[in-house]
Amino acid sequence: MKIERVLEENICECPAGLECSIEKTLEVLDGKWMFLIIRDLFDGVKRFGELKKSLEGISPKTLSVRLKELEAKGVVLRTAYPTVPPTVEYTLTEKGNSLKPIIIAMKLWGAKWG
Amino acid sequence: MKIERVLEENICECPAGLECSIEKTLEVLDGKWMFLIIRDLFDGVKRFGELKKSLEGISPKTLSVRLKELEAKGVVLRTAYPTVPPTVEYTLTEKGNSLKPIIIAMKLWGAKWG
DNA sequence: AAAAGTAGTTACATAAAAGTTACCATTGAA
DNA sequence: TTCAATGGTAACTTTTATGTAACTACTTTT
Repeated sequence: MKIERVLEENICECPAGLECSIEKTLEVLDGKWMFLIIRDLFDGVKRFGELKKSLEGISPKTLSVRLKELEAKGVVLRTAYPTVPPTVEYTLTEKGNSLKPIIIAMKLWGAKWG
Repeated sequence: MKIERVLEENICECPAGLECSIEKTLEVLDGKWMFLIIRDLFDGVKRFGELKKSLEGISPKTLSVRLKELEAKGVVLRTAYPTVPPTVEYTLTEKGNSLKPIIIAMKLWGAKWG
């Protein structure tokens, strides 16, 4: 569906008896850390420690839990290399990459109104 | 800034020492109810009771608190009429309306991947 | 006289998300 | 032999968000 088309439509129009598609998106993007982790991954491949450093204030526990959720939802791909000490890389999957318009729109809004 | 331009840029690029603009957006859009309330208001003017009905599961307390936050942030306009019983209408301000691209992007993503 | 209707508020309880601190395994380097 | 480095985990506490149930004010309708 073209975005121009959607812009003309009723934003609330949802298939009868079905969950609204915004709510489905919110199941993945639930909470600020999800947005920020994904934003960081648009920068390219990242390791656990890199994410932890750039996401100021996140605890290792929260980062670990959130990354697992994103992996389980097919948004993030985790690749572990058997080095010592261990090397683990996180990247966005195709599904994760397709979140870009949302992140871009939020970035633009924040720049203008935030 | 044109969206095509932004799409080419590094999504993480933030002014040095300054808060990232996505984080500023997240100060307004914090939590699922914010997204859903705003989505409903794109449908047009709404009264408290209407919002409460369409936002399935929201408690009057949460709706009240969230609407006040949105009003304080300049996203929502509250208009009370001195009728009996009272009539109160909620609408999006210009700032609130400008959130549309975010909501649209989320709706499209949810429809495709959710 | 009591009920209905709107837009909430209040006090209390619960659940979910997040933070804190300490800790583990492995192995090459100092 | 002890330290550093990576990518976490475990137990516990705190914070934040949300829900529940009852209640308010005011006036018209039954």
